[in-house]
Amino acid sequence: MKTQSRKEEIIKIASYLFKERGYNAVSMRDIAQAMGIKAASLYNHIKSKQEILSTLILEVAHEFTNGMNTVVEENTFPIQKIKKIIELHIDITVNHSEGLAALNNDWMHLENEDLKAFVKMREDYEENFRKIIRQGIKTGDIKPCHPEVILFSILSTLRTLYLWYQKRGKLDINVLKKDMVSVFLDGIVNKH
Amino acid sequence: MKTQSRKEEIIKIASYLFKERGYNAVSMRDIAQAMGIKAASLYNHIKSKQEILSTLILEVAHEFTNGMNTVVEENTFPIQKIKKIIELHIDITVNHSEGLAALNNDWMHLENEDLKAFVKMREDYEENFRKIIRQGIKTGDIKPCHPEVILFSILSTLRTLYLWYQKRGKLDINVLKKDMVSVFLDGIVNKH
DNA sequence: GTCTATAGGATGATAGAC
DNA sequence: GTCTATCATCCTATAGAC
Repeated sequence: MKTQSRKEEIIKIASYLFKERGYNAVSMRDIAQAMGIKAASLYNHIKSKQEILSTLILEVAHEFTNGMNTVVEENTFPIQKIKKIIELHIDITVNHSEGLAALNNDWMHLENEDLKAFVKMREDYEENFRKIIRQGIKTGDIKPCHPEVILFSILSTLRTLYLWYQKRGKLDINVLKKDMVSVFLDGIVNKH
Repeated sequence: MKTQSRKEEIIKIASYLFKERGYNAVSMRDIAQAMGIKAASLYNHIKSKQEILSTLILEVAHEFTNGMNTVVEENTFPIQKIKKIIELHIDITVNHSEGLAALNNDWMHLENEDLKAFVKMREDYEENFRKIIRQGIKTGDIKPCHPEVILFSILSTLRTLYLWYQKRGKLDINVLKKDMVSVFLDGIVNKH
């Protein structure tokens, strides 16, 4: 974090504004003003507004892809893999929170190859997750619900974690991991 | 559905476009073109683009508020109330799916009184939900996790339900309700 | 690396004819 | 109710001076 290039600074400030208002509602003038310079000056460091968006999103998307690949390759049981995926999301939320809003809400404003690459990565990610759940149902470790209900219950929660992690920033990461794993694995009903 | 005013038609088409691209990426010209007329003609039926957004969002927001008030007033146990909330979200997702994308992603583009009204409704909704969870933990019906983890796990999933309900539209509503309640109350682990 | 000036186009909205 | 014409403003991006 010591030497932060001007480009990285632009992307960081842009990510904050994108999170608050969305990609299309933030102008190059807004980004420039937040940095104390004029819009035209931004173009000395970046090629286009698009470049900011794609850098931001694809960086985080690769984190997810790499993390999922590690989980898939592990020689563990499905339930253990799901625990690892929950922890992966929590770690990325804590360490790369800037890009998560754009990744969730503004990915459709990516263009051409970047859009295609992102959609592919997201589909592969979901498919890997789905296979783990199906495997767990097959072995009897996971209860025989509709796999899509399980997939989207967990994924929806993990994807929007960034929204409330900042609000309740005090929450200890390890408590969060423990409680979230507990809620999804065993539910919220108290077993006396 | 028989007599659909021109205004309702505009809002319906706009809601579809907003869902695909977001409020700011959809122009009045886009909406007009989708209806086969010119942008200027839209203003014979609506006051502004803002009016489309606020009509769309506040209508659904009131559905949630009314539904939650009904649940709160019922004389039932916390677990039963949570079941009812899950069913409320599923019913609104099925019956008012048009406005849910805007409500989730474009509410911040509401202005002045409409923005204030929406934020108030959302805060009240979450606070009612939070109270039910706290009550359940107090009575021992719900396990002593951090209440915020439970609140957001359930709410995140319910709020993004509209995204995949359309994708896997074949899914029977009653199966969906049953499986979703089952996942949240008892978790995904199979109890042999 | 930042500035001013500006090109070139899109945007929300209005006026007034039909 | 719809149209054409248009306004005033905003947008991304570039050229060229300093």
